[in-house]
Amino acid sequence: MNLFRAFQADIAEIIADLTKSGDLPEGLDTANITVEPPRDPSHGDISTNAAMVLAKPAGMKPRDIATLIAPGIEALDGVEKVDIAGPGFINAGLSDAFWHKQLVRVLEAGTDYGSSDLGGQEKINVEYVSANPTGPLHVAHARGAVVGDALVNLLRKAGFDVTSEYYINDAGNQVDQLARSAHLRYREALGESIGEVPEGLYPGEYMIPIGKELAESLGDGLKDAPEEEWIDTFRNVAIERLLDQIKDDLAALGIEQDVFTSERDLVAAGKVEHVQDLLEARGLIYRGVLEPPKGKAAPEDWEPREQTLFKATDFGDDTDRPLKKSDGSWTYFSNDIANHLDKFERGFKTMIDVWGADHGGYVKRMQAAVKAVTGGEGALDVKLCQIVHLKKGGEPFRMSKRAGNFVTLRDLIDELGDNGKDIVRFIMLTRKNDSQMDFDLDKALEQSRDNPVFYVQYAHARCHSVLRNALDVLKEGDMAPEKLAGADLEVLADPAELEVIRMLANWPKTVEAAAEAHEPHRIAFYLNDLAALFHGLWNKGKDNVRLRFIDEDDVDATRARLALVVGVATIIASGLQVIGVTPLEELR
RNA sequence: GCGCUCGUAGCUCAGUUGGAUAGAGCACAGGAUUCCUAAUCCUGGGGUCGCAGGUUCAAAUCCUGCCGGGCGCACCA
Repeated sequence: MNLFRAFQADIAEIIADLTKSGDLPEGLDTANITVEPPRDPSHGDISTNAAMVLAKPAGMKPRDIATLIAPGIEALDGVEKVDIAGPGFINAGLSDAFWHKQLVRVLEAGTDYGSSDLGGQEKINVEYVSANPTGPLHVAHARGAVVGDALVNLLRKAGFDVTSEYYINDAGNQVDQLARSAHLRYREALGESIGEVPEGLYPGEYMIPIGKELAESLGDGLKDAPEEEWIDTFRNVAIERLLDQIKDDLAALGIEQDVFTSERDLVAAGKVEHVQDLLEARGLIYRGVLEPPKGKAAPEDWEPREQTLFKATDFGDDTDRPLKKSDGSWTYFSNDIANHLDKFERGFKTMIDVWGADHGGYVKRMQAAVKAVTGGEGALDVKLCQIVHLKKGGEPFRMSKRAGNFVTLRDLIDELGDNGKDIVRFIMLTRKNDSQMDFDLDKALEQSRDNPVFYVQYAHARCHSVLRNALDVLKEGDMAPEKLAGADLEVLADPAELEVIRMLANWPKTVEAAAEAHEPHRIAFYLNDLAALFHGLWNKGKDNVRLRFIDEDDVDATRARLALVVGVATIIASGLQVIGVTPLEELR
């Protein structure tokens, strides 16, 4: 339980009592009351806006309400002093003992500390990556992959029942071009000289082994055969191989998604007709002609055309959207509606998609479609990931190992060495998903304050270094968290020590807030802050011997401080776990 | 032209869903190591939160209108 929520519940009770006694009017809405750690530590440990929120509906002055509430707060367990400040904030200072108890909870719970039942095991579907199976993953996919995967971990920690999903775009023109590319490489494998790969086909070298495999397994009989005789086979094989490769690349990032949904299968199963029926039944489909987009770049070949349209404007979109192409086949949009309807019918009311920012224009229509097709019961949140500019030593980083002139995800990880996966994962979360990011390969490898991956890992390693050194004073068994939880923590009275504990106690709140906002980057920022506090405390031991973690002459004090060190290591490890980064115990 | 998104210290970015005197890092100027990893830390200057209105006890945060950057704008995926 997030301790701020606990106080919030206490305060709600105090207000209920005041209502009962007639000091406050009935029917006050307490929903907007918040309990937070104040920004300014001189304002105490926790702060509530209750008096100000209630002032208007109660028809009373904030300070008068605060005066009524304050005694109740003062009587709460752990509260040492209460004062009313500013426009009506009620600030409470908590006792050292209260914070010591929080540290004990960390030690008892281990990395489960911060796990929450906020989600009540509600089912959530998170779809991410979903790259076309027409080539290896590249850097642009990496950010979405990390954001999505961290979000999955985060939501699970916050008590949601999460399914991670990949939507395979294996229908449509692009995979036909893929099949043709495979056929070209097949002919090449049979000794034919293919020359330049024609425009529109996939020129990448990764198609060569697929061509070879097809030549070996099928012989040369399909060399000059008409397309309809081979295209299905070639498409299937190529997709399967490339999908395997994509899964391998994702595995290299530590990602293994639960469900892979095939667009082709959805179509074959009639799910798109199902969408059509639903929309038809609700009167949301009509035949009509769309206006050309206004402004400068009206398409050259634009002509008024009657098509099958979905009334997206009824659900907040700017214009109605086509469901069928002029040849009568479904649009990508229709298929994707089927994808989301299918998720809904599998029990997911909350769906999250992680997309590249270049798909930003599709958010409204997809959300409109989800609303329409689920009768308003389903909700789609879309996280857009802005582009990543790869740099090396400040210069743009290009790598054209393969034809295609893009840096693959694999290249990126390899370039960063043994910890490539961890580095990529952490760096990708050092910006909000929707702001652009520079990723400098040199900086990411630097061992300095500049590099947040290192900085946080170093704090964790430092904790373990202290524990190793403490072996001179304590036996290893005595340093187990459950043993340290029993230590007398009263010596932890320095403001710097208490500040670290407060930060640890903030972890559950951080997890819940990040999960509610669907913002995994907050975890990375929290870790950076915690690491900074710990490094600070460590250095204070230089000036002030009493703050040093290990004191050969005072075993009890050492135990108390090691409790704090283990607490820090535990929370850092817990946070890194959410991000999907392996905590290191030694850097060297 | 329309929509989405962003605009916060010289630079790169946070900002607890509307809270108190807006915070970090880098850079800049000083300082800390007989002692648990100085791979770190401490101190200091630095701001019209793009601009102008509005909403209210309270706005960087919400609303409106401008300005500027990015992305996208019938049947491609």
